[in-house]
Amino acid sequence: MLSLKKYLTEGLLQFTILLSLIGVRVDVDTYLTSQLPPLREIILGPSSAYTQTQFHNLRNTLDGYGIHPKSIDLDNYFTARRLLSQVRALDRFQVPTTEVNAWLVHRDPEGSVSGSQPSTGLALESSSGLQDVTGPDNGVRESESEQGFSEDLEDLGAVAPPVSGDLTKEFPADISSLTEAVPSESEPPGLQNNLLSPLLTGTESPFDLEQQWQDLMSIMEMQAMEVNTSTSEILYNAPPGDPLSTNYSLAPNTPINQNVSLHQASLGGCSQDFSIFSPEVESLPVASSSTLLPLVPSNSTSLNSTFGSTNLAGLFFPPQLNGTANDTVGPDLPDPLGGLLDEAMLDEISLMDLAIEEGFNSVQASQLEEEFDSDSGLSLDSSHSPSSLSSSEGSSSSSSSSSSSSSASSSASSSFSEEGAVGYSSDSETLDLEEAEGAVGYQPEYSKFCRMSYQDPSQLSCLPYLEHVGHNHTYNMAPSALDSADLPPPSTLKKGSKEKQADFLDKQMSRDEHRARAMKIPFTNDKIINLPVEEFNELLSKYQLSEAQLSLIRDIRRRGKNKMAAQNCRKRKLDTILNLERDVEDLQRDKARLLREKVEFLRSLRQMKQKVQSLYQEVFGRLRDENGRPYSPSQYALQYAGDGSVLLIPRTLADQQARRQERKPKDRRK
DNA sequence: CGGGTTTGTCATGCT
DNA sequence: ACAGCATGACAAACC
Repeated sequence: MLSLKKYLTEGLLQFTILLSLIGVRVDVDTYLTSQLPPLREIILGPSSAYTQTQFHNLRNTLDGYGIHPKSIDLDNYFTARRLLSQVRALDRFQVPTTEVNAWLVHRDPEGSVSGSQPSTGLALESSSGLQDVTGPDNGVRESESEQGFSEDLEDLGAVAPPVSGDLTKEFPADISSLTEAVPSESEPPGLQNNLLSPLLTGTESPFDLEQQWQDLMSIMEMQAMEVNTSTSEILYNAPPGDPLSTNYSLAPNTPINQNVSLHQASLGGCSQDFSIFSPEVESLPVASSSTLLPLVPSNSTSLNSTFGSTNLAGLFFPPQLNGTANDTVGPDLPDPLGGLLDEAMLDEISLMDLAIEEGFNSVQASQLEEEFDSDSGLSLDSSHSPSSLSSSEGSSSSSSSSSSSSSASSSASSSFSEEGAVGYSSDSETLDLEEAEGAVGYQPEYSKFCRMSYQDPSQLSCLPYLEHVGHNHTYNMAPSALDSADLPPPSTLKKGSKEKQADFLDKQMSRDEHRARAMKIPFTNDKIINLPVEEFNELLSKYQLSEAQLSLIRDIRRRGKNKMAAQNCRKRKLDTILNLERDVEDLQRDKARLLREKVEFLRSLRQMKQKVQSLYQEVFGRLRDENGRPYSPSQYALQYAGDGSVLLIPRTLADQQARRQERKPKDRRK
C-alpha cells in the first residue's frame, strides 16, 4: 500500500505539474503509450529526473549533453529516436509508387484497336515530344508502363473485342493523337495542337516529377478513402476479373450514336482507385448510350511528365477549351474534381491558413489539431530526455541542457556538502542557557562554517529558480557567531543581557548545536555530521561518552544528514519542475512546427488537385469524335478504370457509379 | 494577523 | 542490522 501510495502521489504530482504547466492540451496518453521513456517514467514510475541520487558520485557526471545522467539508457534513447522519426513520418502521406501514363489510341476502320502494339497504332505522330520529356529518370517507369500497357491491350483483346469491334465498325477512325489534342497553354483553346508538348517541357520543371505525381496519387488515394465522393470503386464492384470487361459488359451492345473516335488516353499502371475523372453531374442530360469507351493506352506518353511540367501552373483552370466546339465543352464543364476539392479539405486548408495568419499560438494550434485529425502523436516528441534530442532541428534543446544544469548543480552540491556540513547550534528550548554557555569541547579547527552548496550566494546566483530565496533562516551558526557566543564571560553579563545573548544564540545556533553544547559534546556538529562513518566511529572511540551523549551525537548526525537530504530533495523537485517546463515549451514548439508543415502540405495538395482538374479539362476538351467534334461534357465524362486506363463513359453511367460510391464508403466507415 | 515561503525535522521506505 | 538516502508531512520561522 505504501508503495502504491507513493506511486500514485508521485505520479499525480507530476501529472498535475505537467498539466498546470501546459496551457494547451497535451495528450498524455500518447506519451504513456509511446515508448518514449522519460515522461512515462516521470508520470508513472521512478523519474529519471526525480530519482534518488548518489550525490557523492554526481561530481563525475556528464556535462549534461545527450543523455540524462540519471537515466543512461541507450536502448530507450535510440528506440525513442527511431519511434519519434516514425511517428513524424506519419504526418506525411505514404505515397504509393504508382504512376500514370497517358495513352493515345485511335481506331482504324478495320475494327481493331490500333495501337495494340505500342510502337504501331498507338504511336503518336508527335510522340517524340512525349518521349523527350520522359527523361532518363523515367526510363524504368516507362518500361513498366509499357508493360502495363501491353497487359491492358491484352485485356482489351481478350475481353473487349466485340466492343471494340462494334466501335470500330461503327466509327470511322479519327486518328488524332492525344498530343495533337492538347494545346499548349498559350494557344487559343481548341486548336489542334500538341496536347502534351506544353505539358512536357520538363526542362522547366522545378519539381521532382515523380514526387509530384506521387503526391497526386496520394491525394487521389486519400480522397477515395476519406472523402468518398469519388466513384472510384465502381470498377471494384465487378466480379473478379478484368475490370475492363466488366465495364464493357455494362453496355455491351449499346451503340454510341456518334463515331467516337477516341484519342484516348489512359493512365496505365495505376492500380489505385482512380476515378477522379468521374464527374459528379447528376442533372445532365442523359445520353441514351451507356457505352463505355475504353481509352486504349498508347505508348510511352507519360502523365508523369505532364504533371511535372511547370506549365501546369499556368493551366489552373484554363480558359475554355475547345473553342471550336461550341456545343460542348464550355464553362459548364463539370468539375471532375468535385470530390477531391471537397469542402472538408478546403475547410482544413482554410483553418490552417487562419492559424498561420494568427500566428499559431498554442491554444489555436491545439484546437486546429483537434479539428483535423488525430496524428497528434507527433507531439510525441517528448523532449524530456535523450529522446528529445532526436527532435530534429533546433528544438532539441531541453533535456540535455536541463540535465546538464541538474547534474552540474547536483555535483556541486555534493562537493560542497562533503567539504563541510551545516552548522548546528543547541536547542535553546531544551537546554539551560547557562549550561550551554559553559559547555566545552569545541575545537576551533572544526568550527568553520559550512553551508550547503545552494545556500552559497554565489551558487544561488547561478540558479535562477533560487534567486527568490531571500529568507534568512540563520539556524546555521557563523564562525563569528560561535566565537562571540563564547567570548562574553557569563559572569560579566547581567540577566537581561544574558537573555538577549540567549536570543541571539538561539538565532545563530541550530537546535542541535545547542544540544551538543548542553551535552558537552567534545567535537563539532560539522564533524559529527560529515565525517565518514569509519572516521566518525573512530572519533567516538577516542572519547568517553555517556549514553546520552552518544545518542545525541547519533541524532545530530542523522538530522544533519537528513537536513542535507531534504535540501537536495527540494532542489531536485525544482529541477524536475523546470525540466517539465522546458519540455512543455519544446513540445509546443514542435507542435507548432508540425502544424505549419501540415498547412504547407495541404496547400500543395490543393495545388495538385487544381492541376488534376486542369488536366482533366485539357484532355477532355481535346477529345474528338469521328467527326472531329468535341464531346459534350454533359454527356460524357472521363473515368479512370481500376487497371489504370481511362474511359470515356456516358455521364449517366458515371452518375450511377458515383451514387453507388457515395453509399458504399459510408457503410465502410462504420 | 493571515497567508505564502523556506527550512528543519520526523517517519518511513528503500538500498 | 546498520548507515544512509529519498521523500512526504508537519511545524516553526520568516516575510
